[in-house]
Amino acid sequence: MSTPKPLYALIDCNNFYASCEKLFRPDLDHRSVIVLSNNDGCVVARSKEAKALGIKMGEPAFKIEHIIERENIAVFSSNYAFYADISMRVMQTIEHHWPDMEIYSIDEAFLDLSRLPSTTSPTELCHSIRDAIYQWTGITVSIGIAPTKTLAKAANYAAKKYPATGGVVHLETQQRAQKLLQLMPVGEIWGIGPRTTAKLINMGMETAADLAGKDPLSMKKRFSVNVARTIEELQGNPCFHLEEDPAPRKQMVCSRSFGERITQKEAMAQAVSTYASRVTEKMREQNLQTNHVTVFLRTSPFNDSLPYYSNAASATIGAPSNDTREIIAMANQLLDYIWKDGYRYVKAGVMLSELTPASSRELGLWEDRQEYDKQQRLMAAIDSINHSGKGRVWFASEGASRKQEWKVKRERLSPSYTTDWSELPVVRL
DNA sequence: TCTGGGGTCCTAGGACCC
DNA sequence: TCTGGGGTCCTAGGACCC
Repeated sequence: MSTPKPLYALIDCNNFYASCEKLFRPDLDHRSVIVLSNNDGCVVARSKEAKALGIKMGEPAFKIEHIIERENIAVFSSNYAFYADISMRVMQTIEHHWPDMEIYSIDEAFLDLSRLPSTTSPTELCHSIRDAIYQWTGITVSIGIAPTKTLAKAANYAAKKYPATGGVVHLETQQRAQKLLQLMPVGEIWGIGPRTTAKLINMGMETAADLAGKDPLSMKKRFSVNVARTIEELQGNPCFHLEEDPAPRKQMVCSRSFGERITQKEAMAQAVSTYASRVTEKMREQNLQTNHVTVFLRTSPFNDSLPYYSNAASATIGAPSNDTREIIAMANQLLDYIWKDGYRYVKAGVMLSELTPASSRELGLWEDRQEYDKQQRLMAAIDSINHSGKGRVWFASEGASRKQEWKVKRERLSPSYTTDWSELPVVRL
């Protein structure tokens, strides 16, 4: 039996967060919508109307206040729980149509279409997936189809950019791929970031086709193995394959910028304790345990008039743990090492690494089985209370009141339409 | 005044060893 | 006078992704 010809599709939700915000707001149909990052800091999503106004991705909100005002733009704080729920519905719809699938991000999925019967047209299949997603979730997607993931990404770029394609582009022949790459700026290629783009342009490569024409080996020497692989992929030779079972996490982080600057160690200790508690909870959800804890903090890199300070400290536990109490205690010890008075801190975080499955836990020589079981039951009890929706328990070191100055600012949050019974949209007849 | 959060992989350089 | 070379492990920093 011959090996099937490689064929990938990339499905990408259009303006995902902004589209979610429009779902239950028909009044926003043709209005510009933008979604802001935590603390209502920068723009992380724009509706097509907002893009047309020239608002850039990542732009700080305070710099475009005048445009928001003048153009009557609808502004939202990020509502990640809501977006994650809509994402799940989109992914389920895709899987229903084609199970060889890799969820690549909250709004993207790759399909491996190499097993598609030759009697079925990839373009037709993708159009039916696209229609179903729109009908079942209200989200519009674009789909690119090609022999490699990088080319599928490029095809997706075309599907988004040229409405006449109907949202689906199949790079069926090398000639068609070549034609698109000639129209595509080199910086639009998946895997080519701003740094590499600047260097390539310096060397005279403006379009994706310019890069695709290079010899992968000599470019590997000058750049890196990743650039070489990207060139191979642009030439139609697959280097990246479908990853259906995501590899287990190697590290997990919880970090935040503060709603207001922190200058007191007590407030920082509360923030760090809270992040330690969150990330440990997240780790337990995936049935993992950690053996290495890192705490970091920093002042603002944007303020020239104040001194910059950034530091991190980490330590190995010795016996892998998923006990919030241990992680909080350790994080606070680490904070002692790096805390300095006299700075205005904007951000801190706690990172857990050397993650291993909690089930593989073997007790050390000095550990007590009963004590360990007790600890596991306590953590399970805390998690079940916090997941019950009936309330929340937390540790005293996270701060007694739920209103602290360092808490994230989310002043323009939309309702949790699909994830909270009390905020379900109501239809009045 | 106001600039996100959470990841992965690669590379270069230092320490250490034989 | 004259100071190898290769392997491994670790870490910090760079670059990229969404």
